[in-house]
Amino acid sequence: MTAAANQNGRRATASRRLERAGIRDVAAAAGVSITTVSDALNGKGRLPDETRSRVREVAERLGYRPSAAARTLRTGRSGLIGLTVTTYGEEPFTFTEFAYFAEMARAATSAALGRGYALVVLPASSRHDVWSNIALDGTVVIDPPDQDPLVTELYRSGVPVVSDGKPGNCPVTAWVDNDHEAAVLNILEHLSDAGARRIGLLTGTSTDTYTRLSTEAYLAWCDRVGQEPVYEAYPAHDPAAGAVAADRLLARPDRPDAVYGLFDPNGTDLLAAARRYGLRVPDDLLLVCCSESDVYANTEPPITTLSLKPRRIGTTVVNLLIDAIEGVDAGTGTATGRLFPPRYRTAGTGPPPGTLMPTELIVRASSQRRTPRTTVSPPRAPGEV
Amino acid sequence: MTAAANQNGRRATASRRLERAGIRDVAAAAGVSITTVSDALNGKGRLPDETRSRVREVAERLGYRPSAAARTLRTGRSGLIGLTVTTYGEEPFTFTEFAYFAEMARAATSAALGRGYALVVLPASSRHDVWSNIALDGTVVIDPPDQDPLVTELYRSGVPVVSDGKPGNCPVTAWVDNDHEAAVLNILEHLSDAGARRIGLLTGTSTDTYTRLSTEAYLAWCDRVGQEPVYEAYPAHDPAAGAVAADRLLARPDRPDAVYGLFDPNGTDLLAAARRYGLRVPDDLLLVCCSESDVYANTEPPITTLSLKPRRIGTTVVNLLIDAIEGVDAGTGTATGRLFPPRYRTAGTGPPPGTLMPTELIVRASSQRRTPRTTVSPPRAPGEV
DNA sequence: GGAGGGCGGAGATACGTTTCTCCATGAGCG
DNA sequence: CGCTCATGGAGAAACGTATCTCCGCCCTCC
Repeated sequence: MTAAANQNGRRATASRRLERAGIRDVAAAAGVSITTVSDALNGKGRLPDETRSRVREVAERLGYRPSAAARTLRTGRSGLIGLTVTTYGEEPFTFTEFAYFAEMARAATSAALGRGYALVVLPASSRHDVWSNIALDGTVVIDPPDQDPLVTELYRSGVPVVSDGKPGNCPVTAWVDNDHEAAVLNILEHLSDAGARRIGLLTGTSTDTYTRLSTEAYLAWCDRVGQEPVYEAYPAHDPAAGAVAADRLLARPDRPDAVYGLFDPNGTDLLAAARRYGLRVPDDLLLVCCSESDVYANTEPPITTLSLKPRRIGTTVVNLLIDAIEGVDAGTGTATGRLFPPRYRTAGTGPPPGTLMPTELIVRASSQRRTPRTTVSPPRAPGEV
Repeated sequence: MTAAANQNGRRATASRRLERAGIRDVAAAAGVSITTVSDALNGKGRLPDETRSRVREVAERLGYRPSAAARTLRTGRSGLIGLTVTTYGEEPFTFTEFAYFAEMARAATSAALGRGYALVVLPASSRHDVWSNIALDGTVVIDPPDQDPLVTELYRSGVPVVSDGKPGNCPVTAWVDNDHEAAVLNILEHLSDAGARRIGLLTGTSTDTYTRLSTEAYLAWCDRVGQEPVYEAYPAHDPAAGAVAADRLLARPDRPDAVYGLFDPNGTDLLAAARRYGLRVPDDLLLVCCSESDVYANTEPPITTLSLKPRRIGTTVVNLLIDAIEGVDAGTGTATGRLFPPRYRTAGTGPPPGTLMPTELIVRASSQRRTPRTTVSPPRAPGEV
C-alpha cells in the first residue's frame, strides 16, 4: 500500500513538468498496473486482447516511448553492435579499403537492421572511455592485427566478437574471410593462360591477414612453377606510395609481363606507369587488381578486377555475430548449444569457427591478350532512351 | 543498517557466479562506500588524492567496467549520436552520393569521437522499433526530404537534430549546407570564361535540396544571361539511367558545348557519350561534374570537379549537434543560452540557425579550352624512390 | 461443497549507476 | 570553552523498465 502510493505518487509530488511520459503514466491513465502495461506492449504475459489494445491505445495517445536505457539495463541487451574499423593515422578506415569497407559496412548495416540491431562505428583508435561507455551486445572487427588488445579485452569481458579476416592470435567467437589463397592462385592461372611468362605482384608491407596470405600464396606458386618472384611492397595506407611502387615494379630489369595488384588504387597506378614506360595493356603487360570499384569497367582499357564480395562478407559477419549473441548464455558466456550450423565449423573445439567465402574474378580487357573485340566495348544501351 | 546490509550483502546471498565486478564490489574491496568509488573514478567530489588513487587501483585490479546502461539511465546521456542516411530501395545510402557520404561519415565519426561520442548508423528506412530502442543524445540527418516524419518525431521528443542539407519543412535544431547557388554560378561563369556559348545541365528528378537549389540556380542564370536552358533530368539513384541521360543530352539538336553534371558518375558517363559522338573534350565540349572521387584526376582528359568538401560538412554538423546536446536543458529542450555563436545564426527567432559552407572547384583540363600544357600531367614523384 | 485450475492482474524487486543530502570529526578562533 | 567551517565520506533516493512471485476470482469436476 505504502509502496504503491510511492510508485504512483512520486511523480505527482515531484514537480513533473513536461517530462516525457513513462510507463507509470501510461499505467495510471489506463487504470492498470505497470506490469500490465509492460506485458501489453511487449506481447508477453496473459492478457485479453481487449486490455492489450486499450493499453496500446493509451500509450499511443500519451506518446509513450519506452526508455532504451532502462530496458538495456534491465534486460542486458542494447541492440547495438560495434563495427570496428582499422585506422591509419588520424582518420578512421584507410583509403585503400575504401570501397571495400563502404560496401561491407552497408551490407552489415542492412543485415543488422533486418534483425533488429543497429551498428555503432568505432575506430580501433577510439579512446578507451568511449568504448567502455557504450553497451554493446557484440562487435564486428575488421581485420584485427595480431594480439589486438581491444579484441582481447572485449572477448574476455564476454562480448561476442566476430572478425572479418582470419584473426592471428586474437581470441574471437567466429571469423569470416575470403579464400585468399584460392583467389590468388586463380588469378595467377588466369594470367598464365593469357600468356604471361613472368607475373609480378604489387603488395603491401603491413601484416594483416589479407596481405600476408595473398603474398604467401604468390610465393608458393612461384616456387611451384619455378618462376623467380617479382614483387614490390609498399605501405598500403599511403596512396602516394602506391604510384611509386607501381613505377618501381615496371622499372625493374626483370620487368614482369603481367602484374597483380593487391590494393584498390593499384590498377590506375599501374596503368599510368605502363603508359609512362610505353607499355601497351594488355599487349605488353597484363593487369589485374583487387578492387570493388566499378571505375575499372571504364578505364582505357578496362581492367580485370578481383572482387572480394564485401556485401556477402558483411552480411555473413553480422549474422554470425547475432547468432552468437542470441544463442549465448548471458551469464557465463558459455554456449548453450551449437552456435553455428556444422558447415561453419572448422575444428571440433580448438580454434574458433571460421567461414571461407569465395571471391569473384571480373575478367576485362586488361588480362586477355588476344581479345576478340578490339573496339571499345559498346556503351550501355546507346540507342535506348 | 538494514539497508546497508542489503546493499553489500545482496550479491553475497544471491549466487554470484563469475559475474562482472560492479561498483559495489569495488567499494567493498577498497573498504569505502559506493559514493566514494563513483567520485574517485569520475573525478568528482572532494577526496584526497590518496583515496582516489587507491580506489582506482582496486577498480583496475578487479577489472571493473562501469555499466554503460546504468550510467545512461542515470545521467540521461548515452554518448550516442544517430547518423541517418537516406535510402533508395533496400540499401542504405545511395550510389550517387557514395564518395560524398563515405567522406562525410568518416569526418563525422572522427569529430564525434574526439568529443567522446560515437555514431550509430541508422538508415531512414529503419523499422521504428529499432529507432525507439536506442538511446540517442542527438541525430545527424543527411538531406531530409520535406516533411520527414522521422525528423519531426525526433525533434518533438526533444532529441536535437542537425541536418546536412537545408531542411524543407522539417523542424531541426540547426543545419549545414553548401552554398549550392554560389557554386553553380561559379561553375557557369568558369565555363563561360573558357568560351562556352551554350551550357547544359545534367540534373536529377528527386526533390532533395541539393538538386533543387542547383537546378534553380542554373535556370536563374540562364534567364539572366538570356540562354535557353538545356538540361536533362534523371532519377539519380539509378546508375544506369545516368549514362542514358548523358547520351540524350549530347544527342539533342541544340547540343550544348559545355555541360555540368550534378552527380558523381556523370563525368565518366558524359566522357563516354562524348566519345561516342566524336566530340573532343575540351575542344568540342567542356565538362565539369560534382564529385569527391579522385578518379577524375586520371581520366583522359582529367575532368574538372566541384567538391562539396564533405569532410568539413561532417565535422561541422557533428560539432553543431554536440554543442546543442551539451548546451540544452535536458528537461524541456529549451535552450539555456545561446546555442551557437552569432555567426551561425541566420535569423533572430524563426528559422533554425544554418551554416553555409563553401565548395571548391578543382579545375582540370576538361574545362579549359586552351590549356598551356598539352602533355599529360606528370606522375607523382616519378624519379623519387 | 470443497478442491483444483485457468485467467487476469497487482506488488515488489533488481538492473548498476549518479548524485543530493547529510553526518562525523577535528581544527581554528573569538 | 563553545561555535563555525572545512574536510572526508556515508546513506539512500532516484533513473524506468522487465519480470518473478503471488493473489483473488470464477468455473468446473468429482
